[in-house]
Amino acid sequence: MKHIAESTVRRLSLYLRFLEEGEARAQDTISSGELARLGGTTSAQVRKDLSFFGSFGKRGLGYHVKDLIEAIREILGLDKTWPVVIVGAGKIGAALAQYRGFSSRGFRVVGVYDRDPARIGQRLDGLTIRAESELERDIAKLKAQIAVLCVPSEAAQVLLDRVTKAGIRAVLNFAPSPLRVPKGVALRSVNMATELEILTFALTNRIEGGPR
Amino acid sequence: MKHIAESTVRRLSLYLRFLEEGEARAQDTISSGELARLGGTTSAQVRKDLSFFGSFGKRGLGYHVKDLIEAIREILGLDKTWPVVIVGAGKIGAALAQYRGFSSRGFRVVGVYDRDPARIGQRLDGLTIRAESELERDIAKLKAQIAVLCVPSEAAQVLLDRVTKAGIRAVLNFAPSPLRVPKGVALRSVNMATELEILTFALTNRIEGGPR
DNA sequence: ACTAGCTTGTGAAGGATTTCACAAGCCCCC
DNA sequence: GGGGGCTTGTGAAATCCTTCACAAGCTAGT
Ligand SMILES: NC(=O)c1ccc[n+]([C@@H]2O[C@H](COP(=O)([O-])OP(=O)(O)OC[C@H]3O[C@@H](n4cnc5c(N)ncnc54)[C@H](O)[C@@H]3O)[C@@H](O)[C@H]2O)c1
Ligand SMILES: NC(=O)c1ccc[n+]([C@@H]2O[C@H](COP(=O)([O-])OP(=O)(O)OC[C@H]3O[C@@H](n4cnc5c(N)ncnc54)[C@H](O)[C@@H]3O)[C@@H](O)[C@H]2O)c1
Repeated sequence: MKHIAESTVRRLSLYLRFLEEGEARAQDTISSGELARLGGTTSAQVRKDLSFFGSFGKRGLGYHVKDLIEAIREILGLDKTWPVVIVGAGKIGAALAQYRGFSSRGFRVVGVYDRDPARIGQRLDGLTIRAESELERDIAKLKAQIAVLCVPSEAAQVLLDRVTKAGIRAVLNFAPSPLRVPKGVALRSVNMATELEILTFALTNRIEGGPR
Repeated sequence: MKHIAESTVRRLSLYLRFLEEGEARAQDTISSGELARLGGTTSAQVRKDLSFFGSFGKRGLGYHVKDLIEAIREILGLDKTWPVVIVGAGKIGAALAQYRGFSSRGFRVVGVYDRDPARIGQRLDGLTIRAESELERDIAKLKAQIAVLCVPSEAAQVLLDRVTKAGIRAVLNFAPSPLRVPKGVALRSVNMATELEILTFALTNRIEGGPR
């Protein structure tokens, strides 16, 4: 397959959300124009995004909502359930562990880990926080391929190395430090300070030529 | 000024972090090559990014760390303190309100708001959770221009409309729903499910031609 | 003061992504 | 069964972003 741009994947995820809302409203078909309007893009963009993966619509009609949902789920790999481990049960780790937006989307948090003896054993929704020393064994046992890192910056690289050695193949990182991943492991980092700084940049440099 | 790509702003934020680390290690100068290595990009990219805003280096030497820190801070608008209000004191709102990565970077959380009477009055670090009915008055009084939305999807658009009417000019949104902003207001949304889905896409479609 | 050795700043080239624009296909109605 | 009205899928064009490559400038050492 040709290389797919990240922006395309991001938009597919967005389309999927709109389609699911449409399905909930018993909507039968949807046009690229409507998806575009919802997603703040253009109909040509929507069609191009989909065209990388096949041809899912009917000319004159649009896309069948249920079919397109199924197609995008399969493209994104959401046609299965992904076990996820969360490393670090601090403020953000705990919030994510209890976040229902994950479970409703094919992700199942199967383990939450911390080093702090005071936290180990505490319950978070249906999960008990476990000792980080159990990480390797659990990852193997649960066949988890995705880890979410919510530990302090200093610990992030070490934990990343450990979980990838144990079999993790994709990492979502919240620590604001750059990480190195072994080849074959996917990594994404969410840096909230950077997000705010993109906003202050916009506020600061908007003197002329109004923003988007 | 010419239009600046978001990717450039994002990298500037990253360079700033490395520069600050360099400063902490008493490093005097740094070359575009070193910044590039740290940031996982190329030296030409670093120089191009900076060149949009001026010329900050010395040929043969590199960049003076302290000077470049100051320059990038000014470019990003970090040479002042930004009062920020957090709307929604649930799991993620509370985590962000207590996040030290913001305060250390020129952002000061000046108010946390919720609708739930059980939460109003509770303390979060040094802050008391306030009633959302106080939002408009406080935004005006505190001259806050940035709001972080941590409320359920259904409430997000309503709250966004309210805070922008009250004077907010930039919004960081964590609800996974598309929002409309009035012209002149900057919006960024962080969608954690999408981040995970970009990872599952990578895991699913990596059969041939290894990832990144 | 001159040279060797780096490193910057930047046009130009190259590559990637988005937008344009239109032929082709499908539905529905007459 | 044919025509009007939409909408898709997609090459080609346009735009945006990154990489190349090199002249110019600075430092340090002699
Ligand atoms: N709180 C936020 O809103 C927020 C926002 C963005 C990013 N972050 C980042 O997320 C990370 C966590 O932040 P937080 O606010 O939740 O901090 P926190 O201190 O509340 O939580 C960190 C947790 O990690 C645990 N930990 C430390 N070392 C560990 C190890 N080796 N193995 C397992 N667990 C370990 C600690 O015991 C603690 O429970 C930090 O890197 C922070 O910069 C936090
Ligand atoms: N928890 C997470 O890790 C996480 C991750 C990503 C995104 N999100 C999103 O962030 C938002 C909040 O999630 P959460 O997990 O913190 O939920 P939560 O239920 O813990 O918190 C939501 C809070 O918003 C408050 N609220 C509701 N309506 C309000 C209003 N009109 N004015 C002021 N406050 C109001 C509620 O009282 C509650 O305290 C949701 O949109 C969620 O999808 C959460």
